[in-house]
Amino acid sequence: MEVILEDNRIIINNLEDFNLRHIFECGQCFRWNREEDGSYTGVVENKVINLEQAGKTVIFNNIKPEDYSMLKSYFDLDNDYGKIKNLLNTDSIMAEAIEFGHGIRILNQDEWETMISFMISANNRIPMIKKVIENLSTSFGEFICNYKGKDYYSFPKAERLAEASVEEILQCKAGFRAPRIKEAAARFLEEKHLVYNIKNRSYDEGLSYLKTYKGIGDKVASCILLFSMKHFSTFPVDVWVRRIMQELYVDKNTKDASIRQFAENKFGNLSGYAQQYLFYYAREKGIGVKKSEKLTT
DNA sequence: TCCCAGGTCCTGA
DNA sequence: TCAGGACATGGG
Repeated sequence: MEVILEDNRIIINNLEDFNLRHIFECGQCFRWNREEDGSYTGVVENKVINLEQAGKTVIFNNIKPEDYSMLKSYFDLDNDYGKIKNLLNTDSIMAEAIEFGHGIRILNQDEWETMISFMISANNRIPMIKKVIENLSTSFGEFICNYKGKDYYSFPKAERLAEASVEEILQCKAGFRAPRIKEAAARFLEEKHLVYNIKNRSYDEGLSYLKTYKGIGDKVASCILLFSMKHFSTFPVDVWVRRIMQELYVDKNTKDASIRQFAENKFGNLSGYAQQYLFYYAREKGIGVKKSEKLTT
């Protein structure tokens, strides 16, 4: 891997196990969008970044050299995904899922943003989740810049969501999650030191703390732990993961909690990675969906 | 019109 | 403990 720091962009050559589409469309993040030229533009903290890829060369546009360490952390560049994939590749199902989503990386996202984003994900579709987050950012975030003709806003601070009215949050199409978002924001303001310390505590402690928030259950808590707190031994079970697990690994009527336990035993401290390959594979392939429903995504 | 979505909460047994 | 229904919203 060779890194070239330029004035307003960073180029990385020979970057292994990195694929823009797989990273940004595997369901872990909601603020990245594909441009017409195939590049992706997204918001990280208060920066608008654009990525383009040609083979093993990735160009990070609109970014200063001093932000390289942030990129390295966010995109998990120090992690050896080749090694992870080898360790996970123990049966034909995983082999296929890994092959399919080969360039996935688990992003290291902000805890607060991830909490709210996955609260919004409850009983919702990915395009709608993205829309609600976009609405919240436009309404309550701060203007960052105009990039390629589009205005970008930062993810709203907890202060702004705590002081917003439920009606205002409802206008962002958050639906029944609106009061939960406001409540979580108020509580986060008091306890952010606890939240930002979860990555240093045990998985079980993190899980039970997060579940004390209204609107965060087992699945959402697992996603927060995995996508923003570096807890990789968790295996979030949603409709898609349930389908593929019931189709390929466990009995049809196995409950989510048991599926999760089975998987965490099987995949150990790589459960989170395994889950992400399986989720992406199941969702893109429509695994377990009845033929009559297959057109709906 | 009905069903579903990266679920969670509440209720009643 | 556990099943069953409610919950906003929008797309198919």
